[in-house]
Amino acid sequence: MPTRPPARPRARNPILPLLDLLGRRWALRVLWELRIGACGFRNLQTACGNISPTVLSTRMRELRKAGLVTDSLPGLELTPSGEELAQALAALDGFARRWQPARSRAKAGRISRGPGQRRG
Amino acid sequence: MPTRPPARPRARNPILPLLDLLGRRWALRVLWELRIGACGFRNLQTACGNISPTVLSTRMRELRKAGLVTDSLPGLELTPSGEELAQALAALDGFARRWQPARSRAKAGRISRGPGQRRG
DNA sequence: TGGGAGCGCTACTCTTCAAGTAGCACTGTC
DNA sequence: GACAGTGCTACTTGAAGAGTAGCGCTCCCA
Repeated sequence: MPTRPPARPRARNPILPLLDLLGRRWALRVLWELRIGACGFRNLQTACGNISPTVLSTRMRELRKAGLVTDSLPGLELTPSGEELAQALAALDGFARRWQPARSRAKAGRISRGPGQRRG
Repeated sequence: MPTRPPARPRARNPILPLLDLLGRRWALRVLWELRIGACGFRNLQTACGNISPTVLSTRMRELRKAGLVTDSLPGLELTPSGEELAQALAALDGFARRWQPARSRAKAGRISRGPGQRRG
């Protein structure tokens, strides 16, 4: 008998496609910046630390298609659904404030059991 | 005068490094899978849909360094900090369940103002 | 004591994605 | 018409991820 059951079935939660979408580069950041309010393309670019327009354009297309962002007169804007997501992201912000100090004493907790430690 | 103020200062929130970390491929998914409980490397690989061991190894190294994941006897496990983050992720799950149905009627809301619509 | 199965993880190649830069089509102002 | 500003795309270069093979280790059973 191995250390654990051989597989974990579950999954197919509705969160999976969301995690896939948000797991793309800058997706989270863009939503976070848009949380404050509508913003033009170039302003958004600047707000995200001069992100490349290529990837910003791609992300926006995906987020638009997902119904999280829309075009408005002032520029790019969160949809109601997007704002709801931004609310959930606020929980991340709360965590980040407590987590930040802990990063200093972050440990890479290697335990004695580790079998395959090659010195690559 | 342009449509909006030329730049948005703010930022340098503690959430930015977190968004950067979680914005990497599979990072969110791995945390989500680990939320249920400790899991071996290969099991975790399977749970994430046969993710490549290369990237899983890289993500785990980053998450360990960030103090979110640690090695335990049963395998890979969330630290208390990691569990706290997983709690915040649960908010995402709640959103996803309401968002899923809305994806069908997602609109790419093009408005008339858009200047640079090239037909590339 | 040795063979097989299972583990975590790395090395390698190939593909895909993102960064970086230049520039177009369009609008508004003068 | 010249100019400045905007959203966005095309292109090239570099980095990240996917896919596969296999190492070093441990456990199990004979």
